[in-house]
Amino acid sequence: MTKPPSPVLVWFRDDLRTADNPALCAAAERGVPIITVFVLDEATPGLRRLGGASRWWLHHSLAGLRAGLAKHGVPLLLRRGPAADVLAALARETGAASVHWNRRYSPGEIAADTATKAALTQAGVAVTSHAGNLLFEPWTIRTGAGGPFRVFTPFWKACLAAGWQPPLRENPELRGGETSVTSDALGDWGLLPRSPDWAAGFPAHWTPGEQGARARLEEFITDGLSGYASLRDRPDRPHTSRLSAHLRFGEVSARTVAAAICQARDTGAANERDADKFLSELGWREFSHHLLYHFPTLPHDNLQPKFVAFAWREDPKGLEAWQKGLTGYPIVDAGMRELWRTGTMHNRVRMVVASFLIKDLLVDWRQGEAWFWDTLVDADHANNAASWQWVAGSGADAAPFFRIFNPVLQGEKHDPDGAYVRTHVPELARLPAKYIHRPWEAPSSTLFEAGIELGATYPHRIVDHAMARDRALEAFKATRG
DNA sequence: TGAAATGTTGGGGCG
DNA sequence: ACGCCCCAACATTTC
Repeated sequence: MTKPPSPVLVWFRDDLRTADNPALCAAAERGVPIITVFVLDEATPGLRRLGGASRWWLHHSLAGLRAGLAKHGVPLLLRRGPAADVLAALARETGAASVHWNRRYSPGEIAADTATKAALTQAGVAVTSHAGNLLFEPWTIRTGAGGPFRVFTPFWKACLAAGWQPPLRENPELRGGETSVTSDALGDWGLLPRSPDWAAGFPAHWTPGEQGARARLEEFITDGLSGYASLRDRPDRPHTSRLSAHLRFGEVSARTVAAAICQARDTGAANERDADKFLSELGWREFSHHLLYHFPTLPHDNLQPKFVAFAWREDPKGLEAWQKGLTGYPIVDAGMRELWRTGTMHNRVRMVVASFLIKDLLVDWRQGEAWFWDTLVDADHANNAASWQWVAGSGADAAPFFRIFNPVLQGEKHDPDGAYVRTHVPELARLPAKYIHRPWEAPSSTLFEAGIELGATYPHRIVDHAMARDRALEAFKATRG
C-alpha cells in the first residue's frame, strides 16, 4: 500500500493560459498530479475590485481555461475569499506540499502575495513564484545610476539591450490530480452583468480565453501588422492588435507576442518599421508596470508634485455627458460610445477623450481613470494609471500639460471620412464628411437634410474648445506660479 | 504620440 | 522697372 503522491497546486491569477506559463511548467516537472485554482479575492485589503467589463471577461476566460485544462485531466478549482486563507485550506484539503504561481507587481498584490507566502510557509507548504507576466522583472531594468527609468526611450533602449527570454518551448506534459475537493460554480460568482445586460454586444467583438488570444495574435500578424506604424492611429482602420485584454489576463504571454512579432520581422513577413513600432507598444506596457512597481502611489497621486495643487473642477454634469458620449464633439462621443458598447476604445481616441476630460472640462484624471477601470475589458491597474497621468501631464515622461488636443482637428486628421464617427454616433451618419467633426458649423439646410437637429437629435457642444483651452492654460499657469 | 500664435520668405498683383 | 502690399506656405516660438 503506497500513499498516492501529494499533488502540487498551481494558483492562476493574471496568467490564464497553459502555454508559456512558468508556474504551470514548473509544477508539471515535479511529476506529481496537478491541481489548479483561481481565487476570487475581494476580501484582502489593498486589492482593487475588478471593474464590470473585466468581470465579464474574467468569467469567459476562466471558462476557457477550465475547458483547456480539462483536456489534460487537470482540474481548475474556483474559490472565493482571502487568498492566504483559501490556499492554506486548499493545501490542507488536497494534501499538496507545494504551490506555484507567477508573480504580480502592483503594491497591493505584492503585499497580498507576501502574506500568502508567509501563511503557506508557516503551514509547511513550499511556495515558488515565477516570472511570467512581463518581459522583464521590474527590478532588473535600471539606469546607469541604479535607479528606475522615468523616461520611456532610454528605458526601452535598455530593455532591448538586455534582451528578453523566449517563451518556454514545449507545452508541458500535464498530469491531472484526482480530487474530491469542492469548487465554486463559476455562475455563482455573479461576474456577468444582468438587468441590464450591458455586455450583450461584447461577444460580437471578443473571444476571451487562450484560444481566442492566439487566434487574435495570428490574425493581427496576418492582416494588421503590415502598415501598423502609419495606420495604428486611424480608428476607422483595423490596424491595432486588440490584444490588450488578452495580455491583461495573461491568456497569451508578452514573450509569446514579442517572439511572434520578431519572427514575422525576421522572416520578412512584416517590415522592420511596423514590427519595431508594435514591439515598442509592448514596451509601454512594460514601462507602465515597472513604473507602478517603483512608484506605488501612481494610481492615486500625481507623480509630479506640482500637480497636487491643481485646481480641478467638480463637474458632475460634464463628467456624465463625457461618460455617455453626449459632449457634442463627434470624435469624443464616438469613442465613449465605442467604449460602452464594446468594452474597448481605439488607442488614439483614448488620448483624445482623456485630453477632453482633463483639459477641456478640467476634471481630475482620477475620475476618468475610474470610469475606464469599470468599462474597459482590458482595464489594467498599471497601464490605466500610467496612461492617465501621461495625458494629464503629471506622470513620467508625460505629455506636457499644454499639449491640448483639438477634438475637431484630431477627428479630421485620424478619421478623415468620419467612418468611425458614423459607426458609433449613428445620428450623425448622414452628415457630409466636411462637417462630420464640426456639425455646429454645418448650414441649417445640410443639418436638415441629414436629419439632425442640434440640441434635439444630437447635443450642442457642452463647452467651447477655444475657451476651454485658454481656461486650461490659465489653470496650469496658476499651479506653476 | 499638439495647437495656436508669431515670424519669415517669396511670388505675384498692382500702382 | 520698381517698391509696396498681400498672403500663402513654411518655420519657429509659445503655451
